[in-house]
Amino acid sequence: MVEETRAKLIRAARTAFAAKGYAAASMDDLTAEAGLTRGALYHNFGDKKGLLQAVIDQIDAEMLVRMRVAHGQAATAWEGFLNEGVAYIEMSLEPEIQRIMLLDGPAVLGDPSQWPNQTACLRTTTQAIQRLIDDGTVKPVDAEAAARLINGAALNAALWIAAADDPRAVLTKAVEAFRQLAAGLLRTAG
Amino acid sequence: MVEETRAKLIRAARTAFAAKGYAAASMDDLTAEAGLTRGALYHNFGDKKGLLQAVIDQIDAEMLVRMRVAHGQAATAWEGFLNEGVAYIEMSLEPEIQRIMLLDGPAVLGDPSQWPNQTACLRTTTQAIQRLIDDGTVKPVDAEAAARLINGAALNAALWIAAADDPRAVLTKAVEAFRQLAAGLLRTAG
DNA sequence: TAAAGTAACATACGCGCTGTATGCGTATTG
DNA sequence: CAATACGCATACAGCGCGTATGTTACTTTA
Repeated sequence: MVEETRAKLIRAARTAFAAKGYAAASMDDLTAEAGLTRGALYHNFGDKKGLLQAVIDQIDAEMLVRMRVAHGQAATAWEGFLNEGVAYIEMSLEPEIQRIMLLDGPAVLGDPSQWPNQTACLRTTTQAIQRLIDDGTVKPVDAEAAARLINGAALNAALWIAAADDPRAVLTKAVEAFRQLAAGLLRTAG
Repeated sequence: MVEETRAKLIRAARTAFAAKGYAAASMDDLTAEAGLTRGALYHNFGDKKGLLQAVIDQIDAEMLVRMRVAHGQAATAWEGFLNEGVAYIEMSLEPEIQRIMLLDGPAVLGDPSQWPNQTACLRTTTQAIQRLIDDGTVKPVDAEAAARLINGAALNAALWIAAADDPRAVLTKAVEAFRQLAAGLLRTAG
């Protein structure tokens, strides 16, 4: 089964990339861990970057699901939007997401906005903001611009938290600052 | 002169890293371009990462100067703070800064907040926010947290702009959104 | 000032990793 | 049943990093 082979390689790549980083991860070790050789890898993914792309697509899809869940648990649309951001920050605490999605991914594949999958979670945020603009909750700004800034703020917060000595304490401060900052988008003064 | 040798290597590295990216830049080519060999490089910088660190320190210092200038040209402290952010966005449009400082740097050396130089421009932003809190302009949030979020927002805006088809137009939208977002920190409703 | 030591760089070597070309078994199709 | 395509393993070539080993020139010290 070809799908099973791909799945095994992606799984091994996720752990290897997360543990050692993309550059230091050897494809020989990778494939051996999955019970295969580099032949299977180049046949299915073209090259090392192709494998990274596949890993990123998978993680991105998982992140999207979790953001939707966080959004759905809120009472108002605005709170749902904030929840998405907080969820993003919390997800980025995981070493796997941080290393692959935030550090190696952009360095190897270039700016995430150019990725084929177009980072689904960014699209979700853009749509959420657009709806908030339409119903009058948020000032009439450019939705995509706002989404990217919010996204970048959350991303940097995550990197900061993960590198901190006391991640939980820093997380609290970051989330508070995030809510304050996001309030700048509100039509009614925060 | 040892300082001259270091300067030549750093200069060659800046152009090579900016053009090809850190991973694809060959040290043999690098040093040859500077009229030297890898021997000089390993003697002065230890390894390839050491050279990247030196390049980053130099660029970081240059960015700090330009942010101070932008800050100084504003009438109020709050406008000076905004100017810093806008200056950061505009600087990040330069391919050299983008590739080295925003993409390869974090991937190779880890989160910027852990760097020896501690990214001087981040410290500057933190101090600016703290002053604005002290004089009552900004809500009493954690200054470092706010600085990191602002920084991340500006960073992502820059990546977005640089990848856009019409960078100037997108820059306008990003700066506008940035001002709106930053207004969330203001004590008086924007 | 002559010998000894050291700093600054060049040269040479080994090793690991990527990418490609080739080989082998199996399934599919006419 | 022959032929072809697919999936993967094996073999090969080349490049780039890091280190160990020279080589030269400048200090230091007696």
